[in-house]
Amino acid sequence: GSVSDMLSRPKPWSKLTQKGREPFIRMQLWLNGELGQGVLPVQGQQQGPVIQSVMSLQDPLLQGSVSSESTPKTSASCSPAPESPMSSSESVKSLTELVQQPCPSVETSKDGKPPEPSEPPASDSQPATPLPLSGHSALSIQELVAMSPELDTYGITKRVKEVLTDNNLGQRLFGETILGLTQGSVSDLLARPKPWHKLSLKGREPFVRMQLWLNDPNNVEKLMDMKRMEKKAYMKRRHSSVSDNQPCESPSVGIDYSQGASPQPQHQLKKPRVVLAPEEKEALKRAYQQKPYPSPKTIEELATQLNLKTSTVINWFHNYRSRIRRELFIEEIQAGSQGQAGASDSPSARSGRAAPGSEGDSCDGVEAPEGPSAADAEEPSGPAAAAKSQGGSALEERHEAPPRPPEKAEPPPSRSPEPATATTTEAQSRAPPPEGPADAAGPAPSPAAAAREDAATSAAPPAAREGAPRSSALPSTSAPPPATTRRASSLQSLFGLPEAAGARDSRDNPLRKKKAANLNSIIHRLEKAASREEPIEWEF
DNA sequence: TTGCAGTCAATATC
DNA sequence: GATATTGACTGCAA
Repeated sequence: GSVSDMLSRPKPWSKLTQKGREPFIRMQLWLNGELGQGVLPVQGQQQGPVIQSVMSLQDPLLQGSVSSESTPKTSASCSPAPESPMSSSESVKSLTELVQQPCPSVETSKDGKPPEPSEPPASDSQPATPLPLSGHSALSIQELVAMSPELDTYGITKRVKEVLTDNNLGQRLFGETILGLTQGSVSDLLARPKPWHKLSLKGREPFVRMQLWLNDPNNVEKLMDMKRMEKKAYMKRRHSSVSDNQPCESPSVGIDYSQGASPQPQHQLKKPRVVLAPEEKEALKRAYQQKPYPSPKTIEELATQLNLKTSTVINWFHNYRSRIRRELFIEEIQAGSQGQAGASDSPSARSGRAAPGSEGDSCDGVEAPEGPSAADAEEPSGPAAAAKSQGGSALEERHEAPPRPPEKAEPPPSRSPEPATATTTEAQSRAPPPEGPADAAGPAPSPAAAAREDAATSAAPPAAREGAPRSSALPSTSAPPPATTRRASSLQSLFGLPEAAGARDSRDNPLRKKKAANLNSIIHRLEKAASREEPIEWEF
């Protein structure tokens, strides 16, 4: 019974007592294999104490209070001895300590402190694989992630970027050696970190690695060494290849031939990368704004009209949705950090939102009367039409429409009140106000949101934002307002509030569009969740 | 099945 | 050459 209850209604970590945390630690360890082999140290067994110690060690809430000094690694943790030597308990413990170390300021890392010995660069010779975290096995990183307290992902990436640029270290090198990721992933990660609480265990790994790296006093030197070694290797290769005159490199990447029928050598198997034309993207975006979750039928239609594979359209929607979500995270973070000084991870904190699973919709609350369903009805024509209508020209512009009067329900979605200019999609044109679904992507809100966001990104001084209702300034992120309030605030932040209206310039701001679309998506899900149509009610 | 998270890797851009 | 963008893929969960 307890298990059932725990599995179905887990309490947030912060609400758990030491005792209450124990089962979760056990589960985590079990998941990590630490307690596998049926040796769950349930009572009495040796590992019992381990759990206790682990728990006492890692209290996310205490994080800030840890004394900033102790050298990053405990003797145990730095000992190069990988797995074997350390008992699982020790390893968990030391790793936990490791991550918990407040990260030393950037400078610290640069000027080698009383570094701890071990780990001559020699050991890192293998690029392709991430550094073994100062002596810890790969498994350890997982433990560490599991045990890690909440980390300030935004802060971490910020510091990493600083260190990398200050030391002229590339993302590729850093990614391959430290994170085990490719350059593109690193770039993405550094530019758009998700808040800790939105990350899966897997997703947290890179951040833990970054944190550990930041904590390593020799981090820069090690990377520099790697860099040197790579260079050397490269030169060597270069030499040899020159002599062989072998074009070992550049495997004649997919130029045109690829899709040709003639199966040439092997690499041509590579599919050429699909590159969507701007008009196609526009059309897809427009379609997305009307329906973030198009039905298969719609997808089909879009695909035919745009002359794309359905899988491409599907992928595009998936990618677009998730990327928009990410942008919102960032905004939240930025807004949050601006609004309140230190509170590093604050954003996450707030996420106490009920359904953790509900995931991203970072901005809760929205909701609009009719949602997608209705949209569905008309959708076919909409996007498609738009698509063909081509360049979308006007269509997009409509966003600039002055934000619709702050009306109660369904502010966001409604894009209806298109400015005259906007070529209305038939959907909207015919859609009477209430009908709104169609316009799920209300132009009104978007502009405002965009404005807000622009301001945010532009690093406007907190003060600036102050003017607006605090809620908008600090979206859900900041404080832990009551659910309803949060909803309201995020809503406001999304819509930006009347004031913003005039602000936006007419050029169609993609962010604005994204936002509007995102709102649709949120609405869609909320409705889905509610399973029934409940128009208003979530006042803002 | 569908949607999402996390990545890769080809390209585009700086 | 480094970094940013983005279509596609994999694995997982509901």
